[in-house]
Amino acid sequence: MSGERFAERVHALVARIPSGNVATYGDLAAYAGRPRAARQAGYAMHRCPPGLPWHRVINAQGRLSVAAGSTAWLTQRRRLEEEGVVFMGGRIELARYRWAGPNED
DNA sequence: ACTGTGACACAGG
DNA sequence: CCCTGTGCCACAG
Repeated sequence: MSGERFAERVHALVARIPSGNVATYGDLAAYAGRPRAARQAGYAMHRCPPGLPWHRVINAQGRLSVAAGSTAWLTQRRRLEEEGVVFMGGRIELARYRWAGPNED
């Protein structure tokens, strides 16, 4: 566990986010034991291995952190909406969909 | 070992 | 609402 790479812990956490829920980069960093490494969680997601529900990771403002209009952006938004997540003014209501963490799932 | 980087976060203005 | 500056820190080269 301790020798595990931070990015691997983040990826393992992403795999556990339930459908219909989302987690911010800061949340993932905190759940991974590094509360101030949100930026690094973003780095880890940029290099996200295939097969993970990466679309459930957004920023603290309830917005998607990929380039707006890009195919990735379209895919992320479509997948979230398919899971029941509602966008209002390009944002989602975090308080409503935020994943409570690995100890609550 | 050191440096630049970045799918972040938050406080200001 | 937008934009800017600052703190942050694991990771790649």
